[in-house]
Amino acid sequence: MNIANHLLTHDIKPSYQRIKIFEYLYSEMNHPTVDVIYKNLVDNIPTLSKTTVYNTLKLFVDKGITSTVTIEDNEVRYDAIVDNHGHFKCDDCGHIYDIEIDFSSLLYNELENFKIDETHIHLKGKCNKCLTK
Amino acid sequence: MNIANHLLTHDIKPSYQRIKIFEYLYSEMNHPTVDVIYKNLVDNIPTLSKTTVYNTLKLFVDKGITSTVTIEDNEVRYDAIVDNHGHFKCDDCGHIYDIEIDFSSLLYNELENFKIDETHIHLKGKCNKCLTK
DNA sequence: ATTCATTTTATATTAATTATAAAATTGTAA
DNA sequence: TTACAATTTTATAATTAATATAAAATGAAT
Ligand SMILES: [Mn+2]
Ligand SMILES: [Mn+2]
Ligand SMILES: [Zn+2]
Ligand SMILES: [Zn+2]
Repeated sequence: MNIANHLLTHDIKPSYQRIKIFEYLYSEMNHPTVDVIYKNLVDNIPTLSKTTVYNTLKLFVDKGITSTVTIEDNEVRYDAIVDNHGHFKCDDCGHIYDIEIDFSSLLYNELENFKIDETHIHLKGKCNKCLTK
Repeated sequence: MNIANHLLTHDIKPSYQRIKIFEYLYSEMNHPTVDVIYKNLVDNIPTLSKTTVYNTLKLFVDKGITSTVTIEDNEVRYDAIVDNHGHFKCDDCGHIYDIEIDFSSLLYNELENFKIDETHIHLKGKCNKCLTK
């Protein structure tokens, strides 16, 4: 995956900061918050500003190469996967797992004549690793 | 529904403010934010403080008579319905519809040996009313 | 009426996000 | 190469939701 090209094909100029932010998202796949991204990159990019992280993620979302994940009230997370999928957050370790979901099995008879644009599913509980230790 | 009794049976002292806040939640069924609740009640309870609304809702959630609804990043909404159900938010009118969901039809083969405590589903799009006008 | 626990309120603080404008960078035309 | 314009990044300030704290009000029990 050539990140600069990926940005270019989505009408985003591949600046150094933008490449590094997307690279982090894409390689870690950890659904990070703005703060997590900033803290992980600022060591290698000492001049990095948190505003840039905010601006860049907003741009990524607008251009459709990043999605947001809202599970807890107080934090927005970001995801390099934009295809529709579900999430499971472990209350113990905090890890957020991607889960495949067969959205076609979900039928909402109350929503006839409604136009559904987005379907979000997230679960909470304890992951297998935390349960077995 | 006797609200004072409802609070009492859930170990909550039915103060005037608490009764009014729950009454609003229960009668409006509009998934309001703290701000919406405050603005609607402060006319009749001029001394009401927003801190009280926050404290009361936190208490309601802790005691299990209210649930939170997180659809947008930037606002927490509250719901007097605590049984598991889904939500549909209309992008046009902003109304949040309750929807029944057959959660049993959702199977997550990736989550074997995971303990699932909560399942949240919310949709976005346009409601029938907004589509036909 | 006095005491004590609880609840409400006013105020201050925290922390995430957005707004604004200056500085730095990049690309392009002369 | 230089000059210029557009874009991007940065520093700073402002906004806002939510929490923390402590004083005031309330209400029951003695
Ligand atoms: Mn994901
Ligand atoms: Mn609801
Ligand atoms: Zn875990
Ligand atoms: Zn609508």
